[in-house]
Amino acid sequence: MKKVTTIHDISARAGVSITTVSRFLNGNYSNMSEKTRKRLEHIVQELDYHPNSLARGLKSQSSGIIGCVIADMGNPFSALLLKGIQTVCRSNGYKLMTLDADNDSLLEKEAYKILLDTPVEGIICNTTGNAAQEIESVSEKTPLVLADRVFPSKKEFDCVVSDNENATYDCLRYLRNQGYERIAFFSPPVDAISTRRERMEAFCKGAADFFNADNGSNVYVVDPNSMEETAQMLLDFISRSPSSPAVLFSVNGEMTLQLIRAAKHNGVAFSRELGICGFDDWPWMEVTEQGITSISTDTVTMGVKCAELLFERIKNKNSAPTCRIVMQNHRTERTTTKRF
Amino acid sequence: MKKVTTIHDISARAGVSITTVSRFLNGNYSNMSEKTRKRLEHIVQELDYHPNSLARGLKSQSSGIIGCVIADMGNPFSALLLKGIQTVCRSNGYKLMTLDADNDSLLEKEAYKILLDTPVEGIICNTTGNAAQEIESVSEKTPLVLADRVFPSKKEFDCVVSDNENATYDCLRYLRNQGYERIAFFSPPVDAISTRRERMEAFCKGAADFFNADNGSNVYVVDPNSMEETAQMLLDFISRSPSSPAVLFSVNGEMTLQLIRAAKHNGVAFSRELGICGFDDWPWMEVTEQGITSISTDTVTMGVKCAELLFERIKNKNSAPTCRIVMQNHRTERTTTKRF
DNA sequence: TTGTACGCGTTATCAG
DNA sequence: CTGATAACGCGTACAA
Repeated sequence: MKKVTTIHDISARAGVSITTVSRFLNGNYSNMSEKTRKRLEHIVQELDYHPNSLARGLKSQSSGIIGCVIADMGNPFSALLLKGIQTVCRSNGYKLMTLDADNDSLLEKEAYKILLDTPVEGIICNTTGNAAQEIESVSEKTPLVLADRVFPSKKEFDCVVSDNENATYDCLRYLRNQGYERIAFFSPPVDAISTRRERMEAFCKGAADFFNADNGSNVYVVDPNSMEETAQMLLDFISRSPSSPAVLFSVNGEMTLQLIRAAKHNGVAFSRELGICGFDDWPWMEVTEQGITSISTDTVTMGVKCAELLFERIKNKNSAPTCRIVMQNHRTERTTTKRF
Repeated sequence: MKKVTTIHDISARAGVSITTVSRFLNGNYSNMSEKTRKRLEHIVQELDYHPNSLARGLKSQSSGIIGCVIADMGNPFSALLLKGIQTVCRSNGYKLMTLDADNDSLLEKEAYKILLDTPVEGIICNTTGNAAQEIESVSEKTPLVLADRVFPSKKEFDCVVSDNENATYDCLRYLRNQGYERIAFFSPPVDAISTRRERMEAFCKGAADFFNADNGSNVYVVDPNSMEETAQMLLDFISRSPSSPAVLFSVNGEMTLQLIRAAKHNGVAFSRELGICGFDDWPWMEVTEQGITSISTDTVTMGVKCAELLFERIKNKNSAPTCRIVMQNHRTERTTTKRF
């Protein structure tokens, strides 16, 4: 491409020093003749000059870039989270560098390295859960906020999460009151993903309290790529006591979809005798016949809060106590529209 | 936060010159004593030193950053496109800076300015359609690839698009053969969005050829935020000739969802007499009762191709003729599962 | 009102 | 094998 035009080119063209140009670029018109200003205005336009942020950042020791590590970029959740983050970055004059960990903790770790190298002025991470040490280390060097997912650590982190435990527990009470007598939890491998773990644990508690289920017996962990396996477990659960109303509790939207898919392919119909309920309220859930009761929080807002918290840290350089923002989950109650 | 450690800190600590440190960092071990190397290895570890990419970029005149402007970050399409782009960026050792235009051409224009300032080494844009001049100008300074959407211009651009026209036209033939006698096109405002325009025009052609519809009479442009309006138009179409089998053709996934929602809220049932079909094949479409026939292309792959094309340009600095990659759309044929 | 000169952290060209 | 030193593009004391 064309050679990059610099502040020197402008100064040469205008017959003034680079200092004057720099002043002009930074809107420092206080000590500048009207003539010079007009002149520079014109030339900058003409040459379509763009000051180099890299150089600027090097000088000012601030890149104006926020980094964001996303566990799985393909998930609709990620797009919404990023939208929220983006909005706040824009209004603060910051740019956003996003890295996808692709559900791989190795890639996640690499991502932190890349962001530190850049260097970014702050990091928002939606972790895979298996990069605790790196995150701890990174947070020593750069303001950092955890988004949606946390992990056990001696250190405390700024974070924005949702109240998975209460929402799950309350939902189980609700489901019991709806008349369901049996319940099962479905999830992809829980791994170190805090949201899944919290939901699972609250489920076990709620199942024990409201459904007299012995711990763990109704927890199904399935390979998200194998519909056969999901179907098998689904059928297993159903067959156990076919006469009492049962409900499936899904750990997230993808799992919910998988369950519906498995049911459909095996001729299992949702009805008053078999309900489905789970985390995430995706737009399509409103229109399906299954009547998915969903638990969710506003993801865009979560992104906004993450970014706001981060900028709080960046701007105030404060060492205020770590801040844990807990967003409420909202339950959308639905029942099957199927006619009998 | 802590003061940033620089190459100087390392050199001081190691008692060698910064040159040696730089050599070490760049894996230039050819002329270096084993001892020095070990020593530096240790110190870099100990101080957890990260070379500053800004400074590096300033020197090498390359930021290692790719820019990406996305029309609407909240759309699931965007997440998938970005995932594809990300993957290729990573394997090429580049970082990705993503900006959301939020469906606003003003924000889109700002985004280009920001990316040029950064400066990025290349740009992928999924345009709102109303930033033609800016994109033309940007493409003079930086390699640029259009993703999914194009716009009329004297200049030709590298781009990756899908064959909206053929897919639409062929689909209309298919629908006619399925026995539908009437068809209507539903879309949010077409504006300058090429995908919508192409689909609409092909629809009109197909409607004329296969459905004897006079041009435009069956094109409904609706406010995506008003379900009432959508419902009104839906009912209008249905009522016109209730006895002949009709099918709705939706310009994209969001519109499809909106149509289903409107139908549901108004007691309109999809059946053999009323079908629905449209662009985008989102996972949930497989499990709905409506039997949505969908037209789609692999979005992640589209992202991959965009990025590959861009890197081709960046690496070869070639002025080869502009390249237009057209991805095939695939039709997934479904019919309602509703029982009568 | 404007200009000179230095430094930000790095790489690369020389010279030792 | 190693080290000064000059860039890269910009901002800013300090000087004029």
